[in-house]
Amino acid sequence: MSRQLPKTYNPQEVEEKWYQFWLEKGFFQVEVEKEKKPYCIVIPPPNVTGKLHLGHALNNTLQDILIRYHRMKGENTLWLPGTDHAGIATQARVEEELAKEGLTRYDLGREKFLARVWKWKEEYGGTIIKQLKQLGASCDWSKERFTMDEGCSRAVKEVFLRLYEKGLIYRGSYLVNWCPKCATTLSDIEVEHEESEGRLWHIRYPLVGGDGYIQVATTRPETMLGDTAVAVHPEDGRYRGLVGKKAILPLMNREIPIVADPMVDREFGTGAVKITPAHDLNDFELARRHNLPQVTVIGFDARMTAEAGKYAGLDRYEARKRVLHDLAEGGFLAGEESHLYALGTCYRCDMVVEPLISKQWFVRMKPLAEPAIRVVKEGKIRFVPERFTKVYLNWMENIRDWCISRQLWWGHRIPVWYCRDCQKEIAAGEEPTACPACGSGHLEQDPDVLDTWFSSALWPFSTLGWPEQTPLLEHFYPTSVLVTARDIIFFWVARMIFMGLEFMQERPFAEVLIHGLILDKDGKKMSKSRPETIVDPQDVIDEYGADTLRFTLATGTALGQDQRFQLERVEGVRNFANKIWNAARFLLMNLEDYVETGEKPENLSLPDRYILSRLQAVTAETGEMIDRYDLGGAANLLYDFIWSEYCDWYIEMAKPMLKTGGEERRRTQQVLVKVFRQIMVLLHPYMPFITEEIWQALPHAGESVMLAPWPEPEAGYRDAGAESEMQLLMDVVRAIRNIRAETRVDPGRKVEAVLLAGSVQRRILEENRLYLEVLAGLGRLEIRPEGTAKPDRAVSAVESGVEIYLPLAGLVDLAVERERLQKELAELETEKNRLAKKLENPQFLAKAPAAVVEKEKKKLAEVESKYEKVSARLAALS
RNA sequence: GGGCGAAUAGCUCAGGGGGAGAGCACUUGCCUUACAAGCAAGGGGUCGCUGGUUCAAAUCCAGCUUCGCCCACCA
Repeated sequence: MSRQLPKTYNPQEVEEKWYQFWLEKGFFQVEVEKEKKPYCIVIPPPNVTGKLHLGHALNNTLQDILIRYHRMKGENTLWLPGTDHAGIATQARVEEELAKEGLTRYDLGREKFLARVWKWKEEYGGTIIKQLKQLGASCDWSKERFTMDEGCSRAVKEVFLRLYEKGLIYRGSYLVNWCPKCATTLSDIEVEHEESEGRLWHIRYPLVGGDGYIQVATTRPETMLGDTAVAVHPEDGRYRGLVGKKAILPLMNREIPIVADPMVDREFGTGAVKITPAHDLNDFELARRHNLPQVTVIGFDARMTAEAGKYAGLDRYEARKRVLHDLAEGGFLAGEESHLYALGTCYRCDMVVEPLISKQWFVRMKPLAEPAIRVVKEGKIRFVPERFTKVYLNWMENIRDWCISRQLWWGHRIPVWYCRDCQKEIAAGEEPTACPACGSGHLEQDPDVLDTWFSSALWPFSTLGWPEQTPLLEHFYPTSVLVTARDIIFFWVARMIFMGLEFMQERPFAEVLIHGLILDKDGKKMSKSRPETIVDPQDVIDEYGADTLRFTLATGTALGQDQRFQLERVEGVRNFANKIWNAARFLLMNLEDYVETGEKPENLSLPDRYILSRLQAVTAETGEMIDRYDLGGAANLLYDFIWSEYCDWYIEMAKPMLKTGGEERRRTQQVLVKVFRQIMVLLHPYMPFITEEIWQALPHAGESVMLAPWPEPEAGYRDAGAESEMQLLMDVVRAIRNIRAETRVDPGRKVEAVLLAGSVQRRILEENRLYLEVLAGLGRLEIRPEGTAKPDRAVSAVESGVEIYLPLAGLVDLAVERERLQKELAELETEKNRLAKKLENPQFLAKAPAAVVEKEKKKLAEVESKYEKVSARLAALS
């Protein structure tokens, strides 16, 4: 940064330069230092296919703020980065590419297809990492990991085998969520439910051996083809005689039993339910209790199977139309009504999910969930904000087994082989050469891969070296805090907790920081279906700089709360960056003769003592706020301090001092630099680039602001007296400026002021008259004792006990002045009465804390004094 | 069906038992040698509604209204 700075800050010229500098110096890289306190965050690994969106930008900004802060505090700080292989997303991306060449993955075969995906990953997988770097993320890139790298893959195998041996992973035929489009199973949380208006059809099932029928209701009439029973509640008097009898399934002419089960809700519909074990979870479970057969009528392609008789081959929705038509024709349709119900759709492709019976791998959740519940209940893992604890517990306590097999090729292959001769199932880390049971060499590996979240669940320890007992793992596990959006609690946070407890016998992190989502300017989710709502953070970085984006996101909202992204706010922050830039320019323009003394500046002026005192308070508060994760609060505090206090008041008061030259100039330079340099340090976690640029340009010691020690408040500079004396000055200046503005005094014109005040205030005003003159634009300033003569033809005000008179020749309209004072007097009276009434209340005096009563008394005294003065002035004018 | 969040200035949002805040927008005046992406001075709010607790409620409690989100195996 040269001494000839442009008037506006240009982030493009600055940001890349400093990021390269940090990288080259290796400042992000960390070695284990046992004697130091470890601080570690593992990044929520973005998908390799990913491009930075605003959610990532927020998530990583928050992490980087915490990381930079703790690093500056001298902790052994590691931010461990990496990416996720993202099974379905990545595979789909490459399949799209193939489709353009007229090929499918089956044309290539598994091996060639996977080679192609790896190639794609090498070529395009680094986009998001590049973008994180642009954002300023201070990750230790030398430790970057990938969920399918060698180490992570080894961890996955190890975990699978251990859980398998413990009986916590099993294979079985159950009803699973099947996405016909992605052609794979999905776990329960990968199915999204959207409530929508549907229809409920009533169907009559004729009774066997008699007349009459039993009437059932369904939202999915096509599944009736696979019905194997009708169920009623055991205590439902209406059907008591029918339990044990049979009904005839219309269209299929199959006899099905009428069974009794408490699952049935007597209040709903007719109280009789058709049971389709192969296509409905409730029915599946009921059927198991009653040993009912399963008839699969819908296949993996979402078309009707051979079991569906004449409907075989039809798409499920086409079949619904035909079935309804045929039911109506046969006189079985008893009616229909509209009905609200939740349709399950695939979280990736929005296809309506089909529940199907299929042989899949599952993780037995109950034994794993139990300690994961305990660790949170005992407070060993703390959610911030606290309310997310309940969300987590509620899910964990009602958890079902986790379907982990996916019918994809891209992912961690299930480490299980089957013997073709004796069907033995062999779980092993390496491909076995022969079947341990029959010795056959005809072995075949399970074709499926694991749910991507299976490997992410191991992330906090697999990335640190597990299953090896590495020094990294030993030092940094458990990690300090996990930062993530609230929509990922179930997918990831919960699973890391139980895996961490199971394999490390220790929680994976002490705290979970949950942040909200980024919404568009209208408060709606940014959605791919409405591209006009999407803001690309890359565009924001390119136009406004990463610092601006970071600060905007960090100050956007309170924790855990969603925030709207508005360009007006970005511009406001850009202006803030520019403000800082110009403050730096001002300093540098006035430092040609600066000498860093390294000593505490002496003979401080009131503004010096004030700003140094405030700096201590702000320093302490910033740290406290970051410690309690009020990152937005700390940022706003710095914003206000820098803009309102340092720039608007201190710099303005420093100007006359700089002009005096000599000792006062040198002292002012010391304070200007000391405070501003510290501000750059405090702001660095939020705006790493501009603070580095400016810090480097200022007189400084050390290689980089990111290595500067986080400042401790210096008690010696705390000065409550200076703060209140300064307050008086500021109040008086503002009062004079107010009169000038209201009476339309030419801003360039120097005016005369007469101040009347008590001895204490008179001393303060007298000592600082230079500031009053400069800041209020006074040509002449008289400071007199209270009660002495005052100008008659003057506009007046009372502020902090000081009477202010501006004898503005030619501008004073006494009638206007009287009116103004009367209005003020009325307001004062209201306030006086309110306070007096409060202080007359014996209950208040008896029960309110003494400090509060004192405060109110003092307030009343002030209001009364002001009232008297305004009143007297008014009398003098009449 | 259950749970959670929000409701404060025209807009977007902080705050949170004892003086209603910020940014933007608005009004007025200023290109004052750091910054017009700026400076100075203003206007603007029964803090969603109804009760309760308290000496004191925008803040705590209960209920209600509106909006949003999440969870759920009533077909």
